[in-house]
Amino acid sequence: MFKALADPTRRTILDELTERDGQTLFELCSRLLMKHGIDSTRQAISQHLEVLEAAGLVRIKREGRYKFHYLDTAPLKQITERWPTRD
Amino acid sequence: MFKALADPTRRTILDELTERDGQTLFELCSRLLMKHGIDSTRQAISQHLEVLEAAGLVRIKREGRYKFHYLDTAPLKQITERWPTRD
DNA sequence: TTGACAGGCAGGTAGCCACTTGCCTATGCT
DNA sequence: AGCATAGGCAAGTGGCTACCTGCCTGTCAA
Repeated sequence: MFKALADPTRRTILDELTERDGQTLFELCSRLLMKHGIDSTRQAISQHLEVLEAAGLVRIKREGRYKFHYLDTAPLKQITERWPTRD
Repeated sequence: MFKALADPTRRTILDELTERDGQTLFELCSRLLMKHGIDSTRQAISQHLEVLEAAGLVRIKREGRYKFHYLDTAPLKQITERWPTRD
């Protein structure tokens, strides 16, 4: 999961899903290009989404030929739990 | 900062500093070897500490020929703030 | 002052990872 | 059926990075 967060493009994908949840691959591609100037191939974004899914940060819902991507922020709690704030 | 967290050895260093704050380089090296089986060179650990310091996760305090390393968890808040939990 | 100890600097290497290219599968529309 | 769209698979490449080796600097004690 930490490795998933290490890439700027993947973090931007999470931003995009925060703003608009349940996007498809093509939708994400065009929005990443329009709003963030990320000019990557569809395959590149697809691979990023695989990593994010493997990290548990993105959940998938298939519907016909569409594949919707949903953000899951639950794994992020591990971080602040692992290194808690001292008082 | 995200890249700093991407490496398992660096995360273990943060764990070690959580348990015992203000360790020196040599102290960290031996404890990483003893308790976590991390058999890296002093230089490797030193470079990791540089990365962690650049990420703001570790703060340095020099004293004579010693250099003490202190954990700073403040930057971690950015993560949960950036992708907040939906209700 | 000389040796031991704590740490720094710099060049080199090997493995990983983000990205691309090229081709294939599957679903839906007309 | 036939074509366009949404997505998948796999091999190859370039750059980054974690790691090492070798040598140097600075601090303290005997």
